[in-house]
Amino acid sequence: MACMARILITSAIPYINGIKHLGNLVGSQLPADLYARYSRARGHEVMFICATDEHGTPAELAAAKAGMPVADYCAQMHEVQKNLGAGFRLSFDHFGRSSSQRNRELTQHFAGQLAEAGLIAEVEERQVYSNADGRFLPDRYIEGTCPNCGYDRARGDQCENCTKQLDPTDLINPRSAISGSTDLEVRATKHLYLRQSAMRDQLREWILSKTQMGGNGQPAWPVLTTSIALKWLDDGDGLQDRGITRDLDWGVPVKKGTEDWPGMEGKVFYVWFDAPIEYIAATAEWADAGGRGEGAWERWWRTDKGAEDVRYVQFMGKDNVPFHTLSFPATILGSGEPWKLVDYIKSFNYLNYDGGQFSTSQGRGVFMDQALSILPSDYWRWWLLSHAPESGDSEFTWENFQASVNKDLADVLGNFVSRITKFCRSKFGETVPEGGASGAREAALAAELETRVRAYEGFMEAMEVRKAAGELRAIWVAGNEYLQAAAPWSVVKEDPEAAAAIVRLSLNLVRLYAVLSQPFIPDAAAAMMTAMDCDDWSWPGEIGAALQALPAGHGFSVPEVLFRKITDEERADWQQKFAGVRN
RNA sequence: GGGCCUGUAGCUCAAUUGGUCAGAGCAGGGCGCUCAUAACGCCUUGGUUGGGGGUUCAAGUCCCUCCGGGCCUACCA
Repeated sequence: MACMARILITSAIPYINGIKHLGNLVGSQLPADLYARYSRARGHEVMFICATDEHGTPAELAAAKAGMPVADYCAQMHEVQKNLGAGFRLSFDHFGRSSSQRNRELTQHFAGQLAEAGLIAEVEERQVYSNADGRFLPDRYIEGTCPNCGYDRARGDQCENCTKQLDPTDLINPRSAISGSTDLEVRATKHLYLRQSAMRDQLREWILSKTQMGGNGQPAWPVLTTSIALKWLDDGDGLQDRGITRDLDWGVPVKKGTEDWPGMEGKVFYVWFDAPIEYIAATAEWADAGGRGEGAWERWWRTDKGAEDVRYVQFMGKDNVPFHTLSFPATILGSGEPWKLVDYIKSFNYLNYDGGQFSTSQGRGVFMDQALSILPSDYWRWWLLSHAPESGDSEFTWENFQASVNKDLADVLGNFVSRITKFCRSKFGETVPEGGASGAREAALAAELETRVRAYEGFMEAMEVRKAAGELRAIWVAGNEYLQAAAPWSVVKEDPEAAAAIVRLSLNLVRLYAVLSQPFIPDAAAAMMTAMDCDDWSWPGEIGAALQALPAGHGFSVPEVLFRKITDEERADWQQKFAGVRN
């Protein structure tokens, strides 16, 4: 490979509370996997990290609802999410847990460093405590009547009816959203704040430097990423300090490095402080799992220990952008230690479901487990990636899904493999035929593929997901165009050797398609490669050469149908099944 | 309220710094082919780029305004 690089890839870590829907998947883990697979295919050294985000109030409540200790609940849900990730062929090098010992130590370490740098403030504040629930309540877990509009189910942070922002103490007849109890009181409590306002100029300068293409060809960040970051930096009074501790039982205990933090006993760090640190911790967990030692993970994260040449790319939905552009960088930079800072943030808009939003609470839309129960992962991967919400929110409809998948996967790609392998079997047997020579038509095909494959590479490297999918599809189409024009079924009647040359090239196309398609549809790619009785996954250099990998005499087999079509009946059935409430 | 994004053929989306940019895929129509998952290929019908105004030799592309959709607004994560 011309320039072998080391690429660190992280996907926003999914919250432990329940199974994620396709909108969550397409916004972070799936495109991250695409990029990881492509980068590996190009010969780069890749570290692809994800994890479950396990702390916070919702996890505690979900565990309580399930009647389980929160640690057990998280352990169980982690396994569920891990298995679903595997089901979608997400190729994580490690899928960690933010509740790991590694993350606990690192989070406490960062807090200690930040405190030493004078970037932590201790703030005495007053929060609502529910005696019945035995806990402090986050603002949004307090309900009451809105003093502005009279809506009786306003939340303590904002009234959903009139959108007025509220303070919990503004509510009339406040009650716990958890238990309904009105036995609430305001208690004084002390919390730590990350003084990110002190780093505002430094952060702004950094963000602004990413709004334009950098030196060494680094692309500018998506507008979505930088606009959200700048908004938070400059909106109103500017970047606000953020509380990074909570009065909860479940989480990373507040410590200053390895020392106790006087006055902070019984408190834990806020999930959004420890969650991004888990990217680092999960890499350490990976090293631990393989008995690799400290240096193995530090060379990805410590610029003083080998990470200076690492390219770090993050993937996330737009709701996660503030934490990745501001809070986490403030943590990294503020530590005063040589940790690796992100180089590129790829953010996504939302995927909507059939005219509305996917909704976890309402069970609206398709969830990861349900998706896999009705179709193999490649179908979903292809549709989701080829319709990734890059320029704006996009929409999933069953009609579009059926049409796209049937056309692209079954007709264009699957049928190509089917027609050429079956034709060869009937005329030449299940062996790459010999004889004949390639001519102008073959040269033209190679030239077109040369152009398209290079374009595909460019889109993949730029993480232009939709465009990459479009180019890949065009590469598949080129095979059908070639076959149609070459018409070996006619040629074979007068000139079997000429037909043999056409077939030989076409069978090589199947192998080439396997290599090129693998990042999008890994299972089908593997099936194609297996059918060609080959294991040469090397990325194509000069296309003419790549189309000679399978020599005359090489055995192959006709594969099962790669993609069956989705019927109208199935579509209608699923449409109805997933419209309503889950379960 | 404020901010950001978005509105391009029936559908999903493209169009470097304003200058053949009005395009692609799907759907629709016609023709061809028969190796193949009734698949494939070729040709083709669709748009005064949400409405209106402005700047410019030239505007989906910049400005203003109106209408529509979405998101964010810091204690859900």
